[in-house]
Amino acid sequence: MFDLASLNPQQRDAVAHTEGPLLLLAGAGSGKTRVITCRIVYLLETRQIPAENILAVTFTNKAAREMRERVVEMVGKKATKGMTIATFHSLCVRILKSHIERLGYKKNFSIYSAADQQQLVRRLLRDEIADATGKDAERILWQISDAKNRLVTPSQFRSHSSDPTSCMTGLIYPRYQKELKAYNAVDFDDLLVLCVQLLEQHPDLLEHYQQLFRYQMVDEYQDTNPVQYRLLKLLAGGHGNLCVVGDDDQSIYGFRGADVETILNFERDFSGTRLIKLEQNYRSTGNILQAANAVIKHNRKRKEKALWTADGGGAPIDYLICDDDEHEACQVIERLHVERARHQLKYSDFAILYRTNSQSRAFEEQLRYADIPYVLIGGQQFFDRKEVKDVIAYLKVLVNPFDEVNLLRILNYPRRNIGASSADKLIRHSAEAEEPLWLVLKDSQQVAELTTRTHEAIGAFVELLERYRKKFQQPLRLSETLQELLSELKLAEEIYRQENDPQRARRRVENQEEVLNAMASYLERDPEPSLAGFLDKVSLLDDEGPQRNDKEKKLAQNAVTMMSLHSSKGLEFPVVFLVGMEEGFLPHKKSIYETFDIDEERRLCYVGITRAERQLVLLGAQRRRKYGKLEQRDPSRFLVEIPEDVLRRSSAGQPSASTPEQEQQSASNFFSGISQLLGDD
DNA sequence: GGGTCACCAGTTTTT
DNA sequence: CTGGTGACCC
Repeated sequence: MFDLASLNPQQRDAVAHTEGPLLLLAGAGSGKTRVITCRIVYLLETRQIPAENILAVTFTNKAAREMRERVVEMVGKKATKGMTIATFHSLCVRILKSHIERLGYKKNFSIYSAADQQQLVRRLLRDEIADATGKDAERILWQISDAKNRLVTPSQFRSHSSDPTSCMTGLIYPRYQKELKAYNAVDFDDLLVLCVQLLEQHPDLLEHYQQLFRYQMVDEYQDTNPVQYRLLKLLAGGHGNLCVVGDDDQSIYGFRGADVETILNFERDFSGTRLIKLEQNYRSTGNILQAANAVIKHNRKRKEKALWTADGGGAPIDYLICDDDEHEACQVIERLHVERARHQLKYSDFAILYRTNSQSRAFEEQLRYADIPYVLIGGQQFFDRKEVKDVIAYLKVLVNPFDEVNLLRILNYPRRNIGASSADKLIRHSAEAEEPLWLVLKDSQQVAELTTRTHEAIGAFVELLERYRKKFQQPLRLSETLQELLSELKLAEEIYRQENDPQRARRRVENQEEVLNAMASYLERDPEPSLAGFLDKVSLLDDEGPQRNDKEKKLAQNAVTMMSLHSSKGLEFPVVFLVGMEEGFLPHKKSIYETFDIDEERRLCYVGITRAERQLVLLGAQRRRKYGKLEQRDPSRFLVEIPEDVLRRSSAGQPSASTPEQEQQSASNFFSGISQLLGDD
């Protein structure tokens, strides 16, 4: 239950508009999530819509989880039963699980991770060019992904003749797709592409889902790319009960195929659209909003919006000009101490935001030196670690033995005397006989040129896999079976043997054990657990973020957050340090010289500014160590777009440049910084 | 198969 | 300056 009167007039309109297309332009901090959840509750309770007819799509698992939790909080768990709140990808997995056979795949298809994809493209590429590097494979994969996001099929792909990479892509893309299908595997982008194909080729299914999802909502609509758009258009066809929520000013994923035009054209695409703007901000101070509005106003292609707040102006925005990168990091630490003491804040009230992940290093060093706990978002993902991939590879093969990339990965890991040359012979035979590798292994006698010893090794390997495939059929014993598998494989021993640093070896073994924990918690959550189901969850990266065990979680509860501007979207912090406010970083130099898309950089800046609730501190260095040598840097062009009267400049490193007033300010900062260091908290 | 050395590149990346 | 990769050699 909820009270409509607790919403502002625009929010109320949005909640009550349930029939026909609705474009909800929700500025940063305008209570968007609240509106979506209230709208769902309104549909359920006031309009008496059955839960299973409601679909809410988000981009991240986290957003989906939070939305579900909030709805459950309001109406109880029972009332939400059957409702679909999912990411694009998990929605598509669900649809494909039921109907992918119509596209010629089998039900137990594998979802290829980035690493799996890379492996495959490398192999295909090496057949073409002997000296191709991993970087080439990466670029090709990028173009394939880009093509899929734009719904360009392998046969439609035409290379721009000038670019050698795209020539290669033209060659590799069709083969890549063919191999995937032979392996009964799909990649991330395929989840969406195949779903679109499925619905376009099978009107009965399309009609079924249109009827099922009679009320649809999409969050972060400004980030939809062409495939996602097509999918929505299909699903909403007929009834047109599609409510999209987004902010064109926060469209920052252009490089992944998202196009601002999509949200700007919504009204044209869906006739009879009702447009509602949410402009009242409940997050930031007036000064922060003034700065944000002033910056974003410089973008031409946008829907006019101006954030406002009923609260006061708050503290001015600080701009600290630093000498170099190290100085910038020290300034952040110093300021952090001051603010924490002055306003009794926790470390978790602070965030350090930057344009590129490599910028985090200087801050990490200083934070560690100052003994301040921090969490770094992004960077190497848990499921990308080699030892984790090895375990997952076994599980993937157990579910889908035609998954050749992973089959090859585990064929001789741990070592079992099936070396590279034997693998080569097997692959060649498989290609010539046009028989999947797995079947060749099962009947390896047909490969004449292998030694008896190799035949025996292969036989044992096949036996092992078949034995565990049976064992894993028992859903309630998944964890025990995995435990058994790990100890039979002696993977821990293998790691200790390979790794000469015992501490690192221990960490890697622990990481493997984390897979066990992940499986145990999956078992608890899923009412109908299966090995395949576990892998789906894992593939869709449904982990809890960077900290995975209780110890790490507890630590994170009081830690400074460090992350890229991209990852910060949707979050908020009392104090935000937006660092590297320089030409070359923000806007990034690639956008200045290559893509010329300064607008997207400005939106990125806007996202950063609007993360701050009470205090925003901008920093920039005059010189920066880059590739070894010191480089002169200019302040970001976005700084001059911020009105002078909300900005307090101070050149922390050069007292001569500051006014007496600012001198006093930085002196007092310094002083409280010192007393803080002496430990008066 | 593993270890060393030289070379290269160095934006963002919800799944 | 770094980290990561690939080539080459033992």
